[in-house]
Amino acid sequence: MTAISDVARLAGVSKSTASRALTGRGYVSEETRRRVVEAAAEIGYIASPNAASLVTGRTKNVGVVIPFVNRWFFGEVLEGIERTLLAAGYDLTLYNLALAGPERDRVFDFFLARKRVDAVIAVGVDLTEREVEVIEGRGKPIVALGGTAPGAPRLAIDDRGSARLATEHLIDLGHERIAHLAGAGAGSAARSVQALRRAGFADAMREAGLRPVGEPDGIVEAEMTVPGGYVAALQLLGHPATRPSAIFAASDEIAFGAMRAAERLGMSLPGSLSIVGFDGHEHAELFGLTTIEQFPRVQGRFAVDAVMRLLGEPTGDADPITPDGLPDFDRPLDTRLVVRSSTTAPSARPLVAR
Amino acid sequence: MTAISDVARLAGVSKSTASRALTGRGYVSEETRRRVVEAAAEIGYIASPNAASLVTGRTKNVGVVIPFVNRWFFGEVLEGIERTLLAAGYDLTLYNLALAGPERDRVFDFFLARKRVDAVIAVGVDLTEREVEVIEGRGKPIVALGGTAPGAPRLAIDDRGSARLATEHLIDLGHERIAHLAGAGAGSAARSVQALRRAGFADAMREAGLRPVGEPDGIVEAEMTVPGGYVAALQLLGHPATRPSAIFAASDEIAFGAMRAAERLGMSLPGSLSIVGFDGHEHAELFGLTTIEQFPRVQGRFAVDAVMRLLGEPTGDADPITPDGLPDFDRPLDTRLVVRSSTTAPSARPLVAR
DNA sequence: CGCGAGTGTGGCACCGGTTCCACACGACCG
DNA sequence: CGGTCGTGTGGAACCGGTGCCACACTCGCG
Repeated sequence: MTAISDVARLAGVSKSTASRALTGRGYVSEETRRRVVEAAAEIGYIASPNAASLVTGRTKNVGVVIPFVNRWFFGEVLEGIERTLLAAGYDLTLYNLALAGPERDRVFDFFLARKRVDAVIAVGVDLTEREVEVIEGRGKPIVALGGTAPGAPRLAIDDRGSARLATEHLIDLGHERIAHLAGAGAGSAARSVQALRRAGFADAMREAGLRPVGEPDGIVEAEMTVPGGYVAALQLLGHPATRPSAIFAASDEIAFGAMRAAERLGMSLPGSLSIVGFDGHEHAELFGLTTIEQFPRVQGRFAVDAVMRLLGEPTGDADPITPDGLPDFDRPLDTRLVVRSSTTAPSARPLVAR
Repeated sequence: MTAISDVARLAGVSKSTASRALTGRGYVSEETRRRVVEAAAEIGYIASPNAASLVTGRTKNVGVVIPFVNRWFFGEVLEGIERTLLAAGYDLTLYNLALAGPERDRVFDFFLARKRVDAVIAVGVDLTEREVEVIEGRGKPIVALGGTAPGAPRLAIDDRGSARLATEHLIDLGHERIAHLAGAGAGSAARSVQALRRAGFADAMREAGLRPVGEPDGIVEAEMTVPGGYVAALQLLGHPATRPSAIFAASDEIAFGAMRAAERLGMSLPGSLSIVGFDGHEHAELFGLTTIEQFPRVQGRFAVDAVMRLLGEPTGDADPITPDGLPDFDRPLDTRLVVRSSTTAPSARPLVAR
């Protein structure tokens, strides 16, 4: 194992000078720097991050807390975060967080509490006050992307407004019998993504003076997966007499499952059922799904940018989002309604006379 | 920041005794251990992994190199790896590896070369000899899961045999006009997953005395995604006169895309086209897809078990795979053919007279 | 009773860097 | 011409643990 002292000896300088030459901090003559760098290259010297972290207290490592890896939105966010961190010379330590339980506590009380990460990015998870406190109490910035984190900076789309937009799209097409396939699970927090989308749906319906159709409030809960959407849609569409003419699904995956269920029930799409999703899934175009696009990969990049600024790290290329160089945590991230063939005006003859 | 010396002082012992008490190495009286542990709890002491790593040379951290996060197989593997590592008290540092290029070199020459991980798990990536050398030369074990890594231990299913099995299933049903939607990209390595599945297809066809149908060798390359399968299948099925009666797809995602393409072309499934996939995707059941199941989550666990053994870490619960306690790298991992509704006997009247 | 083995504890060097401080030297300035 | 400042360098402490070694004590055994 070659150490910096070996480099120093070979270059004929002291340890301190070698360190200065390699890190670029402090005064070193150009000539000396060159000699040190050459010596380092010659013996294949690679600095020990542990030793450096021990004294500087910085690890160049960011912890990412994420509940799923294998759902489209989360996978995209993760890839976006990873690429951006890597480009900044940071490592990414992954914590695939269960929703609750001892494993979750262990992540916060043990893994994240140690001096192994400089900051934490929490993706789509509702953190408790205690959890935020544990991290911030140790001087580590924490950025929430989606989900909630009491007291911590939060980056998010306007879930409520976007859900409203999706619902209004259906209303504008002339639909009056509209149901919502809402995301289940972890939706207890009032400000959770699921709750906000539900609220946006209700907003639009109320304003249009429409009564949601089906279950209480026209809402059926679905796990946010394709099979979850399938199961929920079977339930929602089970009785032809009470069928909605349109569905707003809380995620594209739910929407795909609902499309499948409708096919299975022999319904023609979009003739007898319009569906709008949420996410901008990579398969949405292929299946002609109208959806609210968000851009998870970009969101991941933004989250990293925010963390870098909080760490006082010069990010260079990224354009500052606000004049003071800090990201604007109040302005929601971009979303966009993309209309495709899964939504259309309701068929002329209503299924049920009114 | 509380250090172990604070704990020692509070407990009235020396640093060394405190260290022994907390790590469980060496002699400490039960009474002393109790006092130290209490003192540590009282002041909220958490050991610095950096300091420990510096002297022990072990980081309790494993690097995972993976080309995609957002494809089902890889996402599952990653979740399996993560859970198992976490249970073992290890961190997981994620390197989302491009197929080639300067970024990739940087991962190996900088990130993985430093003393920050104890071992590397390479998932579904074909490593060069140099890359393996860089890691192993620094004394870090490397385990390949799928993909290839010259000279390194490898854990994999029998891709060739499984592909053959899938193809034979179609042949047994009576199909004679069979095509293969092969995985494209990174398939250059002769032992790559894509090449092996292709070979298995060819094996079965040859043995049955059948000529593949369509493009050269009855093979059309597809990106291993749903849209990739869609595009490739459109091409393959474009001309009714030369259509196969069955398709073996190199992944379930390709198969889903192909199913979509067939629908789009107005073909009835499985009446006019049988499709068998590969992976055991979580949506396979919903879409009635016959497939070769593999168990990526379990594979991830096995890869971690293997790494733990190579690190001499007592894994405890996991049953030893071979008597000598080392995993059996020669025995392929489990796969299983699951027959669903996407495959059936060819329709009585062949589309084309022969 | 003497000796060796087993147990329990403290002192200290060390892992590999960074950084503070002292010091040397030349230039510039009043 | 003496003092100050900017630049360049080396020495040494320090980050927070681990582990080797020395030492003390107890116990069993010949």
